[in-house]
Formats: sequence, C-alpha cells, structure tokens
Amino acid sequence: MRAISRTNLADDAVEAIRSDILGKRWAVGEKLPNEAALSAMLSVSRGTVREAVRVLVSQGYLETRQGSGTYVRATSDAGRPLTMARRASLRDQFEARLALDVEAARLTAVRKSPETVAELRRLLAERGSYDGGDQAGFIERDLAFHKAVIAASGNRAMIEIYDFFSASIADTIAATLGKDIPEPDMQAHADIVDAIETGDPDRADAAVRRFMGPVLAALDRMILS
Amino acid sequence: MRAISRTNLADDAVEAIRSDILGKRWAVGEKLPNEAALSAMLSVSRGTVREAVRVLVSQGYLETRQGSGTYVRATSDAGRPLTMARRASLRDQFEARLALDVEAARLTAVRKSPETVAELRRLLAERGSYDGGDQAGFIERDLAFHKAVIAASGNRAMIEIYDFFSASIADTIAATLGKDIPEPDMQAHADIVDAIETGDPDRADAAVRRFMGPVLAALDRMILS
DNA sequence: ACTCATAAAGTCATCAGATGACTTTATGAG
DNA sequence: CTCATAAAGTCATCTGATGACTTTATGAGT
Repeated sequence: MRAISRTNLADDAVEAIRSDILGKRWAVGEKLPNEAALSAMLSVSRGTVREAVRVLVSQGYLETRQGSGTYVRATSDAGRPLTMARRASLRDQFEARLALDVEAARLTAVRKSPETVAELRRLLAERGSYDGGDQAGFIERDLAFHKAVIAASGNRAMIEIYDFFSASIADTIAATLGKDIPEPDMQAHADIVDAIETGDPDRADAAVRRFMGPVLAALDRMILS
Repeated sequence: MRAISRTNLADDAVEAIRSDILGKRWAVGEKLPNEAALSAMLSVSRGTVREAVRVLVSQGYLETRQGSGTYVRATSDAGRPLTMARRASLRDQFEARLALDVEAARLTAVRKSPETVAELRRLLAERGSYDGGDQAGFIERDLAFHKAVIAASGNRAMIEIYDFFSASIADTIAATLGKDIPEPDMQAHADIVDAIETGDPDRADAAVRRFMGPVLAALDRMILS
C-alpha cells in the first residue's frame, strides 16, 4: 500500500491548472500568466510547468502561441473525450459491451441482407474454434466476428463505441492474462447468425445473451478469487 | 495559410513515439529506451522527450516508474479518446442510448434496493409531465431520470458513456430544436420503475423499449422530412 | 498628426548540465 | 545459499542560457 502519487509535481500542476480553468479563473481566449509566473505560483520549475501545460494542450483545454503566450481554449469538459479506462472494471466493460452486442444483433436481424449473413458465416468459419493455444489471440479473432455484427447494424455510434471497448478489453486481457475465461461457445455464435437470418430480433437478442453469460460468470470468479 | 506545425518538436516527438507504439515496436509491459537514448534517437533534448512522454502517459499509452524506466501500457488506440459526435446521426445516438437504457434497466432490476426504487419514483415525480413549454428543457429533465436508472445499475462504464451521450444528444436537440419529438409517455416511465421493483429483467427490458419506440419513430419522420 | 519601417520587450521553444530520489542489479560476508 | 549493502541505472526536478516568434514602443519621414 502506498500513496496515490509518491512523486509527481507535474501531474499536480496539471490538476491545479485544470481546476482553475474549470473554475473559470480565466475566460475562453484569455491569456494565462507566463511560464515564469506560473512556475512561481505553483512553486515548481519552468520545465515542470511546460510539461503540465503540454498535457492540457493535448487535452484541448489550452493553446500555446510561441512568442505570444498560453491561452484558454475551453473552460468546460463538456466536449471532454471519453476515456474511463482505469476506472471501469473489466466486468463493467463487458456488461456495457453486451448492451451493444444485444442491440446491434437486434438491429442487424431487422436490417440484414443475404450478403450480410453470408459474410458473418464466413467470418465465423475463419475464426474457428479454440485450439488451446494463444488465448489472447483467439479472443481478438472472436472480437472481430462480433465487431462485424455491430458493423452490419449500420449504426456508426455503436461501431465507434465498440471499437473503443474492443481495444480496451483486448489490452486488459493481454495484460492480465486471464487464464480462466471460457471458450466462447461455437454453437452459440452460430445461433446468433441463424437468428439474424430469420430476422427475428428477439431470437437474436436471446442468442447473444446465451453466449455472454458464461463469460460474465467467469469474470465474477476471477474478481472473487 | 501556413504549415500545420511551424515549430513544435515535442508534438513531432509524441507522434513519432506513438507511431512506434502502435506499430508494436515494443510489447505491452516492455520498457522503452531511457530518456537520454530517446533524446538521441529523436534528435531532441531530454526536456522535449519528457514533454512528449508525459503527453503519452496522460493518454494512457505509457507509464513511467521513477528509478526504473518508461513502460508501454497499451499498444492500441484503447486510450484514444472517443469523440464521434458529428459523424453519428441523432438516430444512431438514440439507438446506442437505447442499448444502454435496456441493459441498465435489466441490471438495476436485479441489483435494486428499496431505496433505489424510492429514489427513482421521486425523480420521476419531479420530472413531471410535459406542459407544452420548453421542450429542450423537458427532455433534459427526462434524461436526468434515465441517467438515474443507469447510475442505479452501478456500472461505471455505462454511466460514463451515458453522460457522453446525454451531453451530445442535448447539444444536438438544442441546436436543431426538434419540434416534433413526442412527449415521452409518463405511464411508460412508471412502468419502467414498476418493472425494476418486481426484479424481473425481462419486464424492465420491455418497458424501456416501449418508451423508446415512439421517439425513434419520430426521429425517422424528421429525417425523412 | 499620421504612416510605417525598425527597435525593443515579452514570451514560448529548446537545449545543456547538474542534483535528488527511487529502483534494480551486483557484490560479498556470513 | 541467504541477505544486507553497495553500486549502477533511470526518472524527477531544478537552474540557467539561447533561439524564434509576436507584440508593443519608437521615431523618422511625410
């Protein structure tokens, strides 16, 4: 057990400045004190101030103009990009993914074309079954199939969010080497495609839930252990 | 008209390093060359390397450990901020929102407590019915109720995504002042709370869908007109 | 007075060197 | 072979200096 930040003046500086920005200390377009002044105000060196400012620039809060100064670009995090990452657990991420999987399957069932179904069958065959080898790689291939279902729904918002989750989940699995996540059942996957082919959204819905259940249960075991 | 970046070595360094990370030059968990080496490789000073590294740390790609080194945390765009916004249509956003609404209602039904149900009833009463006045304001209050359902699910990932959508949707509505979006039905909302109280996820699921249907239909009419 | 080229001042961009703090590895006594 | 200790490696931070660019002040010429 240790303090959240044992040493990190620059991050403290980032939060101090961000806090002042959100607190409307300076209006949009207004100029911040120069680096030397900020350095004095925060009691850190100019280099540290520069690191902090550059982070805030990369996050869209500030803008620097060489020879002129540093200016506020946004005083709210309304347009703040979604990150979550470390705050949401893997289980939460899977649950959210399930929400998208289910709805996308329903939409795809309604909007499907024969070509769509054929493409999904092709991807499922390519994915194959788990052969006991590289698990992370298999899960990645599995994600590709599900991503195709989402893509077939034609909903751009869901596609983007799914990409967001896929990458995050793949990384988490790769990093924590989850040994005991069960093989996503091949038959359950085929059922999803079949259900989509029938055009019945409720069947598609049920098929997706049937597949995700064991995975969530496995995650719960991992969390408890 | 001028060059995209007249002077900015640090940003160039960020992109150079990010590119190598995405190109899998180093695996997740692997250590990067030290600051002096990166400085030499990129032909920039150590200070500039530090600014670049700190940006990548703030974006979740890297992690620094004092006394040890700088390590790769993600080799994909996992931490890439999700933005979408202008590329997804309002209808797509509502569909994605529905996916979250449904799943959250299911989870809340299973995980609910009497206090949760009481709080939801209170919020619903506060929300009231549409009186023909400020529509955008009413929709905002309506969103607050649904947000409470999501919050009650306890799923942080969904909460964050929902916030993301709420802001986006509220912005879109405010900007396009949708005149013909129907009043979300009060009875349908009450049904959602009732279903959650029974603890039956399927009932909760159906109740949410019943409420969203007319809204989506109205959006389709707007798009066609 | 007014215009406008030029100088001066202000500020960010970048570099170089040094010190401290922390982690990892090598060493050697027991 | 174990384990305390020393040594080496690396990030964290500070200080000082120079270059590049922008803004403001200056003043000659009209």
